[in-house]
Amino acid sequence: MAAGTKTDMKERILETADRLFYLQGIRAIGVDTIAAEIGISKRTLYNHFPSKDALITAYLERRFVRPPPSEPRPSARTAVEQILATFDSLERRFASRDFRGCPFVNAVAELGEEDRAVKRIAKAFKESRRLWFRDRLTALGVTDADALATQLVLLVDGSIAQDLVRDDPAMARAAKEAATVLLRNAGVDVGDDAAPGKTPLKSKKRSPE
Amino acid sequence: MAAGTKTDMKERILETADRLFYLQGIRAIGVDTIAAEIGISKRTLYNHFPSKDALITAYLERRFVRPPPSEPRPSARTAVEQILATFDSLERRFASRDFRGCPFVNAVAELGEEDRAVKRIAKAFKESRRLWFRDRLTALGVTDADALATQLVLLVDGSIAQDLVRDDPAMARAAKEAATVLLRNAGVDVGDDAAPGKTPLKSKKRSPE
DNA sequence: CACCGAGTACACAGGTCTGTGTAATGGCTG
DNA sequence: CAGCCATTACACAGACCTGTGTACTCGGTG
Repeated sequence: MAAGTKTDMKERILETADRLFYLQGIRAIGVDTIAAEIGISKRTLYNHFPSKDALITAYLERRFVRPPPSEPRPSARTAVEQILATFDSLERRFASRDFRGCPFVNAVAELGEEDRAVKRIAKAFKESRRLWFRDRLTALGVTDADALATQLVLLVDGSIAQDLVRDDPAMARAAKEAATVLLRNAGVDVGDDAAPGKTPLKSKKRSPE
Repeated sequence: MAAGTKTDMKERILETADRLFYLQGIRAIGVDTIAAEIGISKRTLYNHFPSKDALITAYLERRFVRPPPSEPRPSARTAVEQILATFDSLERRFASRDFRGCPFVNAVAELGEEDRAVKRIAKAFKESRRLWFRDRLTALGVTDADALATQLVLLVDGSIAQDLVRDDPAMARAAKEAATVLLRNAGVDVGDDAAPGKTPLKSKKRSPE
């Protein structure tokens, strides 16, 4: 049996769909385009996914399982380091030309209520990220970890939305500084690395403009 | 001359395009749909706008000039009241069934780099909102008004993105509480109305789910 | 070898989209 | 009245979209 091949093909389709959907928009990419990009026939694609909707759902589910590259920084040890490292990771991703916002938020914005499944997955993802923060805040002994976790995800999503339209990785740094203030206010011992002066940065991805 | 009529027609088209584009997505709505909704012929629409792209641009420019309903609350007097009232206004808008995120962020997410004009307008809008905060912070004597203004818009956009996928107006409240902490940390005298306990709220727009 | 399953090539149905072309209508103003 | 102008009704081009049908190839396995 060519089971291995079959799995590879499905994964290849998902990989390509992921790249195209994410970078150019779900509605902007047709199944023909995806198939052509891989060099397979459209028929093959439809043998692996019953419809484009199914492909969209699989794309988002895959993004859910496989979180953004270099996100959970295994080097960061303590809970507070992990939390703050999130924003450094964001800044790195913002600086990439391939960053185009949160795929879940974008999908909901594009497809609206049209596809229930999309919103369900997006909701679940957002909640899982909130819980990630909450767990670490609880470990730090923060009293209202729930509320603070919500505030932190606001900063994350806010910086993502701002970078999406402004192309400015400094948004991640601003979010980190705000997060530091919120953490300190909750009694968390953040190092003195917070508000490290106004290192300009500003290296941008876009060419001239 | 039917100049008055012409203007009215253009405005009627824009009104309708605004509603449909915003609620259902720009790509999801065709020009036929817009014309049919108004009861005019497609030809008339194209007599007022040379292309759909021009209509999209005009839609966003109109949103820019005419900011969200009940946004600048003329009742709020002091600068700090105005700033905090922003989040109350957001909460009210979140509770409406007609709220579907930030039209500028959504447009950029939908259209990507495809349309330069869209991104330009979105950028300008985001910056204008940031400056709105900065002016008020400066009036309050905040030293680094620029940085704090950026952090506040992160909270605004974060709560908008979160509400878009979660349908939870409490996100605005969480943003307000975080903003209060940030303001206090910057030496601003916020009243004691901050963190007003955990009034549950939770009245939602969606029916069951 | 014979078979099967995955993939290919390709056409096509049926729908939608943007944008245009054309002839007719109807109201307002000179 | 005569003319103009916005608007209408409607067809259409040309592109793109999703999804299917069909006959074919080819490699591996019984």
